[in-house]
Amino acid sequence: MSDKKSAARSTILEVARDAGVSKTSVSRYLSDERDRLSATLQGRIGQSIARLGYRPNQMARGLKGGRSRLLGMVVADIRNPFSVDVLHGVEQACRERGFSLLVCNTDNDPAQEREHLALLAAYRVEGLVINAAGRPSDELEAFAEQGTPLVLLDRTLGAFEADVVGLDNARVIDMAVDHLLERGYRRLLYVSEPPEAASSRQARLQRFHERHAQGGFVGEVHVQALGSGDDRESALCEALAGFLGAVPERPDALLCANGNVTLAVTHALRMLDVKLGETGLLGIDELDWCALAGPGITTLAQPTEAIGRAAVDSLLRRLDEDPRRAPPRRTDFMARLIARGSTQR
Amino acid sequence: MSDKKSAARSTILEVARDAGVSKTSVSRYLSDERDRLSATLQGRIGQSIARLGYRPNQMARGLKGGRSRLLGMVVADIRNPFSVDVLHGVEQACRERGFSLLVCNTDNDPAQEREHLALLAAYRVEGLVINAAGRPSDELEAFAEQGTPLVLLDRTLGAFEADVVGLDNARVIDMAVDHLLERGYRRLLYVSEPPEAASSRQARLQRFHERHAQGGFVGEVHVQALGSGDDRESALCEALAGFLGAVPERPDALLCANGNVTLAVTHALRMLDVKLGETGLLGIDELDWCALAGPGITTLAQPTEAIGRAAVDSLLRRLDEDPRRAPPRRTDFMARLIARGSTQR
DNA sequence: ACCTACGATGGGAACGGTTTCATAAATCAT
DNA sequence: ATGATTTATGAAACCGTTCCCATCGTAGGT
Repeated sequence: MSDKKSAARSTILEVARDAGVSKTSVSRYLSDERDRLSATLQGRIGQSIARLGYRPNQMARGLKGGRSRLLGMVVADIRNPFSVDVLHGVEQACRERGFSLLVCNTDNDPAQEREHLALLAAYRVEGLVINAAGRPSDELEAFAEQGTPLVLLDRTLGAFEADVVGLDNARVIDMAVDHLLERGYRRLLYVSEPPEAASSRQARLQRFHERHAQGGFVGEVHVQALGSGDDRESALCEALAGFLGAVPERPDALLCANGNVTLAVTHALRMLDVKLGETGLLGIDELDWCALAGPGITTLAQPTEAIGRAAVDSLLRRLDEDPRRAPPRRTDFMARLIARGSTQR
Repeated sequence: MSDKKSAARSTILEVARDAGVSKTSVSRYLSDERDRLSATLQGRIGQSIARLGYRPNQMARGLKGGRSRLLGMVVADIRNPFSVDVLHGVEQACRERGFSLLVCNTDNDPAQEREHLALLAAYRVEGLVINAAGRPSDELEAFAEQGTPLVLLDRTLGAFEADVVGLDNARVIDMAVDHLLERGYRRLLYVSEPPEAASSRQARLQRFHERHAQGGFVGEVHVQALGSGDDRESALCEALAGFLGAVPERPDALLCANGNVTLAVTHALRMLDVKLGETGLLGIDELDWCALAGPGITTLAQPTEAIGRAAVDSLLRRLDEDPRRAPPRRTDFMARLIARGSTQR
């Protein structure tokens, strides 16, 4: 069992010759029509395949029927743990359903996004999971027009019609606000990155405004771009200090719109020497260090893996749907509250 | 510019017809022989391509010349920030060099690893970056025999011959030990996950033993599987408590073999109510929360992106090397010490 | 003027599979 | 036994490219 030289990969034709059958039969053996072959042939073919170490060439396969068995995923920021967790779910679901995943990271750069979409088009992916910044590009519209199923992750995209999987942002904000009020905090500062690019940020921010309008607490909002940079860091510090210093007698709390914000805010609070708990802190997105910082940071954990799986489900469902023009679906998940010391006065 | 129906993707033949040229010319236009065409043709073809929204089918391309323009990456644990950072480097390098990346996560499961390797073989990846658990599978050997360039990330694989990119583990341990001694700690506990699967763990552990044998400090080692589970957590707590309680008058320090360990140990120390700094703590791998826990955790940061890029470089270099039997290369990087409060007495 | 050489272009065979259709053999009904 | 139907298998067309080779026109050399 190894007269194979260190040569190139063998082809279906070589297997056919080796087994003394036609390549059609080998092809049948590999597809789901295997049982239509006689036992004799099945045996011979199986042996030849094993002996030659044959692996069907997926490229060639994809060519004939357009079935590339490939799904694409575009991620805005792969170093964001939330994205990675979702990716993990997507990947698992793909594997279970017999698909492979082409992952592209855009680093929040529209140019890279276009480039990657072109690439995914070139590989004829059968579906696309998108978590990207910016407006819908024409690359994306080409996909849609051409009938490739798309699903948007965590963010809608302008008026772009597609399935969306994400969080029920309004309810999540409600949970956060309710928890903080319950714990006795009366002045809330909502801290978010600029919402223009991501619809979920918009939705959360909007809901916070709504709740604020309903009364029950004093609310403020601080919107700021994060990322590395001392100026940004100190800008955040100043903003927080301003808020916390303003009305000293009331119990204050901070509400962080996502994991990135939680990290930056925690950093800033540390520099300001603020005692967590006394000043409340609640973050959306659970991170593995949240239990470690000070008395622990209260978070709202997203069901990341479930979100990823749901995205793939949605994609594949649409793949064998006859009516391509089925209306867009929304799949919304709830978050889970993990109460820790940072909201314990 | 949009009489394209929501129809299937157009082909090179349609472009050729539309432009009134042969498909050969269109193909030339798309490859690097574009300048061999007359200006007239170039214009016509360019227009047709734009009008039809044509994208070359990478599957078909890959078929003809065996150039799939695809690289594969097998990651042992995609939720490990270290892996993600390296992945990020790999991805960037790929993009710059005109390759795409097929990412596979094995969750440290040899079965998944085999499965994913089979898949990567099916897509005829031109090179493979591997950071996986376990012994070399025959899937992997098939790749090697068949001449596909391989590069091992952070871990060698038995006697398996391939290029390796990783850390200079001995020097890193030296840096860690030296730093701790310099800061006045005299009893060191080295905490690691079981090293059998990963050679870098072995190398680090071994170097710690060597340093210990050279004297200068009292050393102990605690090896334990981590991951979720209350029993594991409490096992770690007990081990740490045992070490710290043993010789109360000497200044103790803990040395964590990687980021996972650092996380678990920090958790445990928190439950034990240990004051960081008084008890030293140094972790290999920089994580974004390390500045936040207590007085900050001192770490040795790996140049993750550089490691990723180096892996791709190594791969592509071997791709156009004539002598396939060039000897395996090792590329070792150094870590950077980030001193924080956890090693300040 | 004629042969050569070269530049621009097109025709058609690969590439490695799947799929349709034809054929030979075997089974069945009558 | 005979025609009809089914079953097992193979031949050939096709998928969308690339690439080798042929063709044609024209400029260059003598």
